[in-house]
Amino acid sequence: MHSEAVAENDGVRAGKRTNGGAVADAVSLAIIEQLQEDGRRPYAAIGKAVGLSEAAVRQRVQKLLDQGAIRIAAVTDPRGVGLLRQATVGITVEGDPVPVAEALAELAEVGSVVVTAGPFDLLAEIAVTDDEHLLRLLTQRVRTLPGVRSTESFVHLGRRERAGVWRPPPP
Amino acid sequence: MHSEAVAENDGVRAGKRTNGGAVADAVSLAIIEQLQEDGRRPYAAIGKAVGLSEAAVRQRVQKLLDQGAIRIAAVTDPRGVGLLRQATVGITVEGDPVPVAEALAELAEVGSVVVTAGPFDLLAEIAVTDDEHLLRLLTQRVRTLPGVRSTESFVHLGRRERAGVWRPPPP
DNA sequence: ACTGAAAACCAAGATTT
DNA sequence: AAATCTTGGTTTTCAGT
Repeated sequence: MHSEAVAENDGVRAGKRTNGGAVADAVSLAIIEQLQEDGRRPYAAIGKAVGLSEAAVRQRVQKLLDQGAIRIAAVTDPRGVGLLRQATVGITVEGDPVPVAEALAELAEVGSVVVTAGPFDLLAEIAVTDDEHLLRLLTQRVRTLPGVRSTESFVHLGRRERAGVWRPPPP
Repeated sequence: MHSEAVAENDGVRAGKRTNGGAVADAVSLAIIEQLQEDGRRPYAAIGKAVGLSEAAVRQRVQKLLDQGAIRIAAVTDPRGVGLLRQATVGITVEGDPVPVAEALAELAEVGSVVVTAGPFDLLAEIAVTDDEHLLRLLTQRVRTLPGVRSTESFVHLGRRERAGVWRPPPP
């Protein structure tokens, strides 16, 4: 028996793809899009939107999670806890930058640290209450770390996040 | 049911203490922690972990979502779709940086753009397949935008994210 | 806290590549 | 043969009283 239930899916037409080892095909991409709007959206609702059964959606999501392609999680806004001022801090280091990065990541005000190739050895995203807090953080916590040579701050004035999901690169 | 008025932060100004309306107490913080590990964790499981009934957890989560304190969503790793190389690009602009930021945010390779005060006017997080792609992006897409004066790239060699949730600032 | 309704889960079976 | 979607039955979770 064949199903005739799936008729109207505004979103994705699955199409025949001769793609062998794609990481995420069009349907999975559509599923991720749904989960980006609401990470707790019921599988059945997602299935209806992308033209799949509930179980199929669940299987795909599980697979995406297992292979680490996506993560479903609560994201918190630091402003929600009074950390209103954000900044990126460029840091130069003497010697190995990795232990410094690890030490930075422990600080309560630090959201992420990247080791980079370029004029800065590290870029740290931080969130503080105000300028005084920023100053205190830099002088007493960051510059005192062994190996830190200099810091340069870029205070955030505004931000724009990307709209949708990451898409496979154009050939 | 009675809904409590939540202070809107339209125009948040520095110096304002958010002490009056507690944004998230210890229990909600614990709930968020749970949802950070797994955004789809059942309310009952969360309740068991934090010592609350399932319904209470549900109400709190709903409130946190309504307030915009948290967002539950799928986060995608650009590497999952073949964008293996990441970088932060510092950009200087002639004139208003905001329209440039908006144009950048439209590009498929751009994850986020921040307007900053400092030597760079903009900082863009980007993800590309390889160095050639990076070069093409910078020369053909970014530097051609009206107003862009210069770019400087910081290729990511490693990254450390913060472990837990954002916590209220220490005194 | 209780209850009907919805959603998630599981194990085969069917289908397509 | 392998992978993927569907189906039907069961358990768990959800949302409103």
